[in-house]
Amino acid sequence: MTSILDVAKKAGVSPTTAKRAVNQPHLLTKATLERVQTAIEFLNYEPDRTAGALRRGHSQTIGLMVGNIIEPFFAQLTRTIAKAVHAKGYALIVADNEYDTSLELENLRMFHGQRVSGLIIRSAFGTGNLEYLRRLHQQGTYILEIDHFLPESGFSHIMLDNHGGVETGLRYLHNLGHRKIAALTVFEAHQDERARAYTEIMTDLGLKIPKAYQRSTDLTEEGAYRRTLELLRLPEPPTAIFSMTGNEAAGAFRALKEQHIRIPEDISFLTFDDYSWTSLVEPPLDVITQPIQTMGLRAAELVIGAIERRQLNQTHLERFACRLITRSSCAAPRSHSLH
Amino acid sequence: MTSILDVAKKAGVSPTTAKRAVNQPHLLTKATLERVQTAIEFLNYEPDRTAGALRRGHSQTIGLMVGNIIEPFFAQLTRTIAKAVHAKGYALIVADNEYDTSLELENLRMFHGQRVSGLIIRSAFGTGNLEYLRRLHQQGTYILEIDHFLPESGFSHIMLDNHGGVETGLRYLHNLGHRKIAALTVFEAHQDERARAYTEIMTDLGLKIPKAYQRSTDLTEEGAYRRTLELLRLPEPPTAIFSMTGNEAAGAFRALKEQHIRIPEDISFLTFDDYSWTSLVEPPLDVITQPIQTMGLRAAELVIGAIERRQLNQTHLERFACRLITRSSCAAPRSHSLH
DNA sequence: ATTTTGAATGGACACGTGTCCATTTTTGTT
DNA sequence: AACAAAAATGGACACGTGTCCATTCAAAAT
Repeated sequence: MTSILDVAKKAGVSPTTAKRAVNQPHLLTKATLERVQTAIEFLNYEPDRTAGALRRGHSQTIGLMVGNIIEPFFAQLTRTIAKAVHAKGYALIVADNEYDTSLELENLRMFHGQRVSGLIIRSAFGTGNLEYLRRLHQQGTYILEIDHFLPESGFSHIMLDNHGGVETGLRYLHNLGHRKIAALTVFEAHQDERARAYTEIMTDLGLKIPKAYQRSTDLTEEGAYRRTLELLRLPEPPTAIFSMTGNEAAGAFRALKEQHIRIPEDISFLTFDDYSWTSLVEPPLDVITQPIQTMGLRAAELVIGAIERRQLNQTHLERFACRLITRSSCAAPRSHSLH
Repeated sequence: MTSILDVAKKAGVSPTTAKRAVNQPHLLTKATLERVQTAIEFLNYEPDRTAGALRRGHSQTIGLMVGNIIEPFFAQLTRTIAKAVHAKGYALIVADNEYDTSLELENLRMFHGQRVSGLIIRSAFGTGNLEYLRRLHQQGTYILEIDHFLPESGFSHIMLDNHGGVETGLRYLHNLGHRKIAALTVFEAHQDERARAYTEIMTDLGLKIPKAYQRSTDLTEEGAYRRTLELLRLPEPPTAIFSMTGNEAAGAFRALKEQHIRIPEDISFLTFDDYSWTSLVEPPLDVITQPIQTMGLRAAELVIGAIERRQLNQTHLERFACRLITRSSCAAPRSHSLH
């Protein structure tokens, strides 16, 4: 492997000077700089980041832990972040936790081993790994939570305005006349902001949430499919279903179609995430869209900014607004005329 | 940062012995091993992979370069590969080339800088970076091409049986009575296997491909949308459209819907990739599905196997079969009855 | 011509690990 | 009990970089 020493020898300068051609070119004479650059190109020299990482104590590397990279939300986030950190000379190491704490821990260890400078994480529910994250932070890794954050973690985070989004959606459905509105989400231990907002706002609207509506999905397409079938079998099925993620929406929509439920005549359907397919199906779905790209860019910006300015303890808490896009999957419930 | 020296001191053994507790535990007495392990847990020691990488000359890291991580094909591939390499103790560094040679080169440099042990790449069209890849390989990085390979690259690759898949699809459409079959793909310079197969098999079937059918998309949803509109405006529009990727299918389907083309009555539609949405739209699409998981797992297996057995020059060329799933988007063309 | 200043270049060392070889301890054999 | 053999443990060094300090050189000021 060619190192800076080879470059220095080739250019006839000291190793220190050669390194400056890479890191602080302004310190060199134009002539010297050119000589070294020629040598670099001739030898195809590429600085060894692993050596730099060892010396500095942390690598030019950002870890990204997502829930499930197959979900377009995370895929798009990954892509945006990857591009942004590459532009700053960092590499992105990716892992997903499948919303599972123990798998997450394994991957956190891996990130630790790689001495990532920063960590962008959509952590699994539960505070199981909070202690580990705290230690990571203490050892110099900047940590940014995204899409979800652990209560009292104290880390920076980038969140959607989930309460606002759910409120927009629920008021939209309520104004159409819906009273029996079910949500597909995770209710357990009030960990999910959207679930909390759903509970709160339903109450604000004077609506009761039947016990039967309060069962959770597991955030998978398959789980939402099963959960939707359960809702349909209820003696009093909902007149509207509000899916809290685009991933679950696919499962729910499949169930509705299979059961020949007409949308929106029989049931109105609303979901978070403006995935490409939602406008291709019949009827095109009403969605609440997130500014994924903006959030991803900001995440990369915050993390790299904190690293380069060595402000590891500075906390940023940011919220981003979402937007309702109405298409054709929500309408007044049939029963509404009876009121 | 706590190092193995701290562990050794804490456990009252030499650094070498402490390291063995991590790397070759079978060499230690049960008592010693336990003592060291206790110290490791107490100190939350995690080996510094950057130091190991420096020493060994390459990191415990695999690079993955995909075309566009937002496409479910690549997202699923990424996930499968990530999981498989994590299980072997490797980290996965992800980048996408957006099918662009110069962006790819930037990311290859980044991979080189990180001293990745292996590289799984869906390279951009064109041989622009072949030389760089060859150098990487020469310097000890195992290279595996996936989904597409550069002619005469000499690297290992994992490919779909593209010819078989296209043949299955075209014969299926031909048997239904279609003669004017257009393909959405990249024709330029015969770089894409599916485009080549389309050209060959159409000839085998005794069918002519009009000049107007031979224009390329840019592999994006948007590009396929525009290309489909062009096809529809033709004086003799095709009776069947065969989309060579699931990504393009979304754009094409959108165009067909917007133009109120009835599928399959007006035009039959067939596509590669069994994406989730293809069975949710009306009509559910006939698709050719790829064994993405199998291919991803095999890719990880080959790369890590070659690295660990230090057989960097061993070449594996593997092909995987695909399968036609018929749903409701293909039927006999209307004109067929006139024959 | 001499001194002063700042710019440009060079040298030495440590980061934590893996590898190789040396030394000590234990076990088995007679 | 004495020795050989094997098992267990220890020590020294290099990987390529970033950082700090030292040295040399050129230009400006006297």
